[in-house]
Amino acid sequence: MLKEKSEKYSAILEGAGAVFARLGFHKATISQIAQEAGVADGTIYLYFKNKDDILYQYIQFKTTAFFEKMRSAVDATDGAEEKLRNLIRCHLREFQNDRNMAIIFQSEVRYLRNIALQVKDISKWYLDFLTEIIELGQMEGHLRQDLFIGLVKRFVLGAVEGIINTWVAAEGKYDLTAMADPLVDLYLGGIRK
Amino acid sequence: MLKEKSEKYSAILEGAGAVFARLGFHKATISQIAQEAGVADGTIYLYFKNKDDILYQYIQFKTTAFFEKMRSAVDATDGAEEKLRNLIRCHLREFQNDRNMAIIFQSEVRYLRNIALQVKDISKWYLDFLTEIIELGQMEGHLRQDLFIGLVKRFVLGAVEGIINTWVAAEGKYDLTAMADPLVDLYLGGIRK
DNA sequence: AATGGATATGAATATAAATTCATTTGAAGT
DNA sequence: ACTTCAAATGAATTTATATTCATATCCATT
Repeated sequence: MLKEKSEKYSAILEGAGAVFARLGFHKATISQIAQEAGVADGTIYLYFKNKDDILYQYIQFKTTAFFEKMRSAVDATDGAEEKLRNLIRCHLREFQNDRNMAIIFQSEVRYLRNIALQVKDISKWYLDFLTEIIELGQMEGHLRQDLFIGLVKRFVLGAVEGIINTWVAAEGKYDLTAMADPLVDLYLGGIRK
Repeated sequence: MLKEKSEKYSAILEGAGAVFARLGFHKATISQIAQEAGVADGTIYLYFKNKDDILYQYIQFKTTAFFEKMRSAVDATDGAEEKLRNLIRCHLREFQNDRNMAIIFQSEVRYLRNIALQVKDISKWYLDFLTEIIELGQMEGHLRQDLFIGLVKRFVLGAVEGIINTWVAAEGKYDLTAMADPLVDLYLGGIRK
């Protein structure tokens, strides 16, 4: 297995990202990925164990970068409400900036978890951020004390993912980040008059 | 193609449901489905055009039944708040009662839409229910007038789906329907004190 | 410019699994 | 009991594509 930082390694990863996003992991072929990356079929096997491994590395790589950004966004401000706002803004911005990643995260992570249990789990990390923020908000006295936190976390993450799915299905025709503030507003205040 | 209401047709559909849920559509084989359904491999092709068609029919069938139940649940009561509550309760109950369907809906619908555009679209129908309910609530004066309805719909559906995904991942170890009322409470009142 | 080792190639191979079809079974009608 | 035909079977065929590997290319070192 050749060194991970080479130009070809990255070219294959990004090429794979494009093909997986377009056709889905299972319909994507090695030849298509090779072509997209500008290398020969065999070259891929110098850098990756097999097709599953390409998806695995892709997700590991993207997840790591994503979470560094999320961590900064949350740490960049004080107060639960502003932290939550930054978290959602960052999430939407990053997915908007890498639509292939958005598509792959939303559709292939489940399959991957069947083949590699130790895959970096985006939801687990994410839910931990949310726990941290919600508990902070309760300590500050700005959030309700009677929240069932396990449910609130899923409620928040599920809604963001729903928004992203819609944006992906609409082929990215509108500005996803503009949804951040109205969405946080719904989390906080609900829909009742 | 033999008639749809026969015993074998249903046996194959339910068998396929079990195998698709366990292994995912792409890893499932015709032989496994045949075995699960108690028929020979070739028999499947008397009732279905091909493997894609099995998934297609499965989703059409389940979606139709699901929406009849949803329609009744919404019509069974007056007032936006109670309608919304019934909708969510019904959704969670139906998915809890058919876990294979829950898994398949949450993971294979996207693939299917690539191969058959006219697949009954669960989210489209669902979002129409929600529009109906939200507009009613606004007319009654019980819901905020300044809601961006397109966003609210995704917010509601995304959160329910998130809750269901978690329940599926937890292997159905707890009672999903118990989430309905706390969840609706979050939709209505939000998390702010 | 000759050598050697690292890297890349893509045609050939292996494999898995979807689909077909010649054959068999079972049941209804005579 | 015989005939017919729809329904069912599962082994054989076909197809697709992931993976391998013998060969070629590149490039640093002398």
